Amino acid sequence: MAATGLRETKKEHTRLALRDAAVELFVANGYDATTVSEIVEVARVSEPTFYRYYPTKAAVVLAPLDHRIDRTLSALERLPSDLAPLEACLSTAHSAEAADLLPAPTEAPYLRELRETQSLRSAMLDLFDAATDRLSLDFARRLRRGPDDPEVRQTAAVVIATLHEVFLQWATSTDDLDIVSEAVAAFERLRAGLS
Amino acid sequence: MAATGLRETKKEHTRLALRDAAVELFVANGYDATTVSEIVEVARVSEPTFYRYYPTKAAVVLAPLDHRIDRTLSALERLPSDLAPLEACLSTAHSAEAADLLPAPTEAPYLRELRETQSLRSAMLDLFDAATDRLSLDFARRLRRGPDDPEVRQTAAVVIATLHEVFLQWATSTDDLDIVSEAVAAFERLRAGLS
DNA sequence: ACGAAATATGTTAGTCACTTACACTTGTGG
DNA sequence: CCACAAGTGTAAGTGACTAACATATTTCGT
Repeated sequence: MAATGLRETKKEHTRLALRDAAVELFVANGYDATTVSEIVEVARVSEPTFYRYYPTKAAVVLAPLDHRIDRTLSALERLPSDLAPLEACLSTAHSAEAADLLPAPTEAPYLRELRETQSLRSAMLDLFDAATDRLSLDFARRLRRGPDDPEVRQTAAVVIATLHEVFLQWATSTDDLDIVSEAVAAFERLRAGLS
Repeated sequence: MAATGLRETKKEHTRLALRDAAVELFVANGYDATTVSEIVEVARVSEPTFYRYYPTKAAVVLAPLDHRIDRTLSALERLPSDLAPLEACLSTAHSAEAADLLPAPTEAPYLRELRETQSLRSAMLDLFDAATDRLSLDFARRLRRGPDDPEVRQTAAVVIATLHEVFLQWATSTDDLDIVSEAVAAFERLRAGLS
């Protein structure tokens, strides 16, 4: 399955080296103060090589968040298609801890910094926007409609907006609140028609 | 009220000249092919002056959309605070035509181009995100809660996500569908708990 | 009207994200 | 072990955006 040639191994190593260097510099010095030039210096590659692995400076810094979103959507997509969209979301939320979808305490500073960095906001929005497209495909299956159906798209967009807010809420709060119960509560508000 | 000195007049003229030059070049040649250097040449100002008026190249191109969002939120904010959030949204949607909140047919090519320009997407998302913050203030009033209350934030985010999707749907469709009834239908789906 | 203070503009020169072209090295597969 | 594919570095460039500072223009009190 996984091509494990020497070439692939090296590439994966470089990809991780770049990501780790970027995140480390980001957490230490902030996003704006971190230049791509510095990142590639730490990771010991040239600048063009950086862009062969990540399309933008924002992408590499957001890679961990992107990965988490990816795993969450994957989990949801694995659920049987006779679950309605919101039921599938609730189910995923409930099993989030067991499925290791929650941010580790280690990541808190990183995520906190993400949330506070103004110049990363649009790139973060892009991530969630991409998630909307992907979620539309899953919901289309559950609702037996096309992926461009207005109701399908709206449902996906609304779910992602909700998750986004839950994330922001969590990343802001000092007293660490339970992200799972927040998400569940939010999904149930959706189901109830938002009071 | 409105300071109408010579200075203000000239500034407004420059602001419009920049916006018009930018939009014209954008519609004619596309966003990526339009440089700030070209815009300022058409508008007859220097490049630093451009950035004294608009923070980014994306901002000037999105100015018309930004203005429309602004007018829409203003209309909603004028509604009495005893209307619940979704009722206020529905009311605004119903009176949208009379209040001149709808895109003119003239703008269709511009909005079509906006939707199709990948490199503008994140800037557009920023616009809608800012609208979420502003809408939260209004909904906080209607729900008699703080503007950071999770339910308030979620409701605002979900409404904006819905409007965003309605806009995308409209800007994509060839057969010009009625944007008002689409919005109304979408809001009513929200109220019904999204099936 | 007049002159100083406030404010807007242009020029120059810079930083930094991101790209292209091309020569060079390093895995891969026969 | 060799021919080819694929990855990397160097060098140079584009374009968005900014800082510094000198110059012009509007404002406003007198």
